[in-house]
Formats: sequence, structure tokens, C-alpha cells
Amino acid sequence: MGIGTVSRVLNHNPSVSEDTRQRVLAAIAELDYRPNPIARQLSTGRTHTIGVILPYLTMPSYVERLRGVQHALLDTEYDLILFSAGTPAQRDTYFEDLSRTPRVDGILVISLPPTDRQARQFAASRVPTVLVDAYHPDLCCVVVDDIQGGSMVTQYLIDLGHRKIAFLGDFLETPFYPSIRYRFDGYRRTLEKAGIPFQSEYLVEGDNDRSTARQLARQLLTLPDPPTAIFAGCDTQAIGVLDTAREMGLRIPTDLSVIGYDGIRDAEYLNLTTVEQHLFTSGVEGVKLLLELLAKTTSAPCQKYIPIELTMRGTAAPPIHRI
Amino acid sequence: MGIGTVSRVLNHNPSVSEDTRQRVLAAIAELDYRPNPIARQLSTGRTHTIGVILPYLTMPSYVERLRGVQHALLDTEYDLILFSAGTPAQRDTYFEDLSRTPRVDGILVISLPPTDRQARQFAASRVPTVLVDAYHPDLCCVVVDDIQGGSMVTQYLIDLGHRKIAFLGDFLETPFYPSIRYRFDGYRRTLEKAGIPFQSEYLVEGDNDRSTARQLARQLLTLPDPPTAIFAGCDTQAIGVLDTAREMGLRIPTDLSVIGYDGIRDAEYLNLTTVEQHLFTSGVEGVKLLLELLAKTTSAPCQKYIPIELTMRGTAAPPIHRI
DNA sequence: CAATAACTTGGAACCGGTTCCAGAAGAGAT
DNA sequence: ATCTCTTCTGGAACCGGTTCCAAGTTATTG
Repeated sequence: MGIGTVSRVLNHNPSVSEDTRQRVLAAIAELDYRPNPIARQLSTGRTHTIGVILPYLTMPSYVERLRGVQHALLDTEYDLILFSAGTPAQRDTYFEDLSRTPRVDGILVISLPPTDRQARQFAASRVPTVLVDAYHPDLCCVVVDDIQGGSMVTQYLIDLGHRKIAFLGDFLETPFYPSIRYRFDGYRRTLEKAGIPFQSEYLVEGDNDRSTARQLARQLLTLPDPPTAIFAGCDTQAIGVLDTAREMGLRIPTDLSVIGYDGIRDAEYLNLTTVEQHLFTSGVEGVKLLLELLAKTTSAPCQKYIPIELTMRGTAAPPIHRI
Repeated sequence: MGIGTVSRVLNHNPSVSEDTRQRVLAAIAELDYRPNPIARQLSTGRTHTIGVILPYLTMPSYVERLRGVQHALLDTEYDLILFSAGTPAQRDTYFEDLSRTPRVDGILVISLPPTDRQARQFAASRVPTVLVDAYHPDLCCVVVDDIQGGSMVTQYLIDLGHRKIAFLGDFLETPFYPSIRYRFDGYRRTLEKAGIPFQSEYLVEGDNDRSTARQLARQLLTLPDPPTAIFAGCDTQAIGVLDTAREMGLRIPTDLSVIGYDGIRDAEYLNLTTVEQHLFTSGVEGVKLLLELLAKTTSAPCQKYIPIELTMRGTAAPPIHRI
């Protein structure tokens, strides 16, 4: 039995007679032989692996997206290598390495917007790439209309009768998390369209975690003229706002309306009104798109918009008018 | 410049003159050359990768452990391949494949207890393996004393004055999640040591999710003689119990004490009294142990116990005596 | 029955690195 | 000047698969 024949049997190549096929299989069983996947990878140039680059798993939204990716990959032939970018330097290294090297067959970037130079490199690369929760015109992306999201929330609060609506979010100018800028834009435009002037003391910015959000919320709620509603840039921050409200003895939603953004699992438990952006689905769709790119070899950039919706729960209500 | 010389430069082999080293580096920069990691893997037999096999990321505890693994791996040379076992069949395939094949340099198994046969295979394998949240005498494990955990909770409730203490957990006899059995054993023994007979209607078993837990809790709380305290096998289930209590209008902890197990992040937010088992740390320690195994080539099985502690928060209090 | 086609099979060449060995060049000793 | 010892360098052999080509078999056809 020649090496070629064995290889053909392993790869279900039809040009092997049934007789030899059986003999080869018998020998394989006898020797308890396992092909070396690394050697196969080198030889074929395919790794059967997709690389997922995402921030260190601090935020529930990353986890939820990853879960979607994982789910969509379950019944494909692809394995998943997780590159978690703890620092910007690490992120850049991964971007560079994976796009230039046949380590993975495809790349999925989650919540990490590339620079123009990096995007160009991805586009020029032999390795197909899809961005999830990040946008670049040169690449395939799975995104959400954050301006619309910001609008929806704001309009809803206005319709409820709110006039003093604050925005609490990540730093607007970080390149690391650009969505927040769009959400803010939607907020501001909608406000102004309704004839409500934007007040800069109703904008507070800070890191994307619950304890920072708690402090920022306190800052808002101790203003001389505090807001009656707070739009938080993400659910984690909204939860921080709820913490502070509870500490200060404010009743939700009577004394304060709070709306989040994301639709993480806790939002449901906490009965938080939020913008559901289908995090899990975004992961699934990212994988689908990537699999398409892997199938055909075309790679025209394309954008897939996931629809969002305002999920009305119990943390937003009309404001009470103080005497 | 011969191929060997280039390889030596790339691997910082000292026997290259500074002069040629510079010339090689210049050429590398000029050609924008990247070594192919797959070829290197094949040639050296090392993949610089560790495989993590864990259940599909449904439970927060898996995520928290994974986060620990990720963290501990951040500043090592190792990458992480994630094998999520959606089904038992898939789990077995991964166990089989990864231990027989030079795909990864080391294996970390999270919350998936191997059978004796599988453990034997891991032990015989050339690939070092560490179990996290799973025990087998033949392998290195990172575990927690669940009997003690079950005891702690039960004793605490008894000390608070409870006599009617129910246990709500996953199916005791599933091989998939054996810890629950130990927690139950701790519960039962402590109960009996205190002279409180175990009552079978105070034991309810069901799948490890919140909605199942809700139903099971309802079953307990609608008994003719309902318990005054419920010990839930994990925090997710405890949260389900809280749901039902709220639905039924029971005040926590006045009307019902609830204690969970795990120490997931939500537990803190919900002010849930629980057994903190340091999930994140378990991931970190698992990696540490694995790195040790990778360094020396010894592989005597060893157990590392992570200490647990009862974190007393707001969901457990003395029972009220009904009239 | 010879010629041709179709089907099988064996193995060299290749994927792109690392490693080891042999030999070249330079330094030091006699 | 010759010999020996280091230090450095080039490249064959190898890791373990796949693929392609050439050759051997068997079947088909005129």
C-alpha cells in the first residue's frame, strides 16, 4: 500500500477500489493510526480554523457575541482560535500576524475597529476577514444602525414626556469604541429635532464599567437640575446607574427613567428597558458571512445590518412633575 | 545566505555572526518575509497552543473560568483553541482527538469529567492535561471541596434557625455534572448530623437553567409544608428561585432564605448569599498547573484544591415563625 | 486480437520550516 | 609556514501529510 493510496482513502478520494480501501482501513485500525493535522495543514494550505480577535472578555456583550460565533461554528468543519486583545499593542500584533500568515483560514474581528492601514491590509490579505460590531468601508461588516438606536431611545423618552434627558457613555472620542459616538449623535439630533437644546452638563463620559457608571450617574443626579431620564451607552453602564439610583433612594421608573443599550441577559432579569441589538445573532451572522467568503473567493466588501429594536421593560416611564 | 542561517537568525541562535545577522534581518525587512507558523509547528513538533475543552458557554460559570484561563495565558507564548462540546458525542471526539494528535501542546478540560477510559487515555498521552472543575485520580485537577461547600451552606442555615431546608439542583446522577452530588452529600450529612431527618420532598432535581429552576422552586414552595430555606446547586438556579419567590410575593430573606453556589458576577449584584468558589482563579490555576507540566516532563497526577468560602449577603436570614 | 480507454496504484516532489553535519574561514599555537 | 581549534555558514534530510505523474491492470472497442 503506497502512501498516496492511504492518503486517498483518508480523503475519500473515489479512485480507490473498494478492496484496497478496506485493506487500508483495516491497517489504520490495526495500527491505531491518526493523521497529523499539522502536516495536513502545511501540505494543503488550509487550517480548518478561524481566528476570532476580540477584546479581553470583560463585557457581557463580547461573551454573547462569542457565544453566537461558537454556535454558528459548531456544525462546520472549522475550529476556533481565540485571540483576546488585552492591550491595543496586542490587538495590532494579532491584526498584523493573522492577516499575513496562513495561521487561520478566516478572521472574525469582534468589537475592534481597525485603522485604515489595518483595514487595507486585511483587504489585501489572502485571509478573508469579517468585522462584527465594527465598521470599515473596505471590509465585510456585521453592524447595527447606532444612530437610529440613539434616536429610538431619545424619541421614546421624549414621547414619554421627558425633557431633561442625560447621556452617560464611554468616551465619545475613543477610537476603540466608536459606536458610542453614533449613539450620541442619534441622541443629540433627536433632541434638537424636538426643540430641546443639548446641555453639555447632561453628557458624562467614562470607562465602560459598572463602578465608573455609578460615579457618573451620581454626578448627573446631584446636579442642581438633575435629569429625569438617563440614556446609558450600554447595559452594563445602565446597571451602574440603577445601582446609584438605588443607593440614593430613587424609585425606578417613577423618579428616574433609565434606558440601556445592548440587550445582554441581565437586562431581562433586571427588567431594564434597552435597545436589543441581538448580540448572539451578530456572532452567527458574522460566521455566516465569513463562511460565504471562504466558499467563493470573491471578497467585495459588504455590510450586513442587524435590525435593532427598543425593548420596553420596566425602567422607563413618564416623569413626575415636581411641585 | 543559506536557509539554515536564516532559520538561526529567526530563532536567536547565537552562532551567527553579528554581521550576517544584520544582513539577514535587512533581507527579511526588504522582502517583508513572515515565517509560516504551521511549517514551524510541523518541524518542531510544538504548536504553541493549548486546547481548552469546555461545555458550550451557556453557564456564566464556564465563562468566568474561561476568562481566568484567558487571563493566565495572556503573557505566555501560548495561544488558545476553544473546543466547545455542545454534545456528549462532541466532547468524546475532542477528548479522543486532542489526546492522540499533536494539535495542541497541552489540554485544559473545564467542567467535563472524563470516564475512566478517557482519563487513562489522557494520562498515557504525550499531551499534558489538566482538569478544572472535574476530578479524576489519574490526572492533574483543579477542584473545590464540594462536600465541604454543601456542609457550609447547610450548617449556616441551621445556625440561622432553619429546619426546613430544601435542596434544588441538577440531576444528582448525571455523570456530566458530578459536583452536585457532593454538594448534596454535604447537605444531607450536615442535616442528619444536626438531627434533622432528610425529607425526599425537599429534594428537587432538574436542568441547570433559570427557567427550570423557577418551576422547581414553585414545586417546593407550593408543598403543604414548604421549606423556609432553599439551597440551590448553583447561582443560576438560585436566581431562578428568586424569580419564583418574587412572582409569589415572598419577601427575601424574611419569608424565604436562598443560598446559591458559584460566585458568579450576578450574585454580587443581586446580593445573593452564595458559596464563592473563585471561578476565575480556577482558570488561572489550571493554566499554571498546565504550564508546569509543559515545563518539566514529569506528570504525576496531582490535585489542587481552591479554597471556598461562604459569602454572606442579603438572601439568607433567620426564618419567621408563622402563627 | 491488438489498440485504446478507464481505472488503480506507487512514489517522487512539494508544503516551509528546523536541525544536524560537513566544510570553510579565521585565530592561535608551535 | 603548518597544524589545530573555533567559529560560522550552507544545505541535505526530515517533520508528515497531499498531489501529480507515470506506469500497471483491466475493460472496451473495432
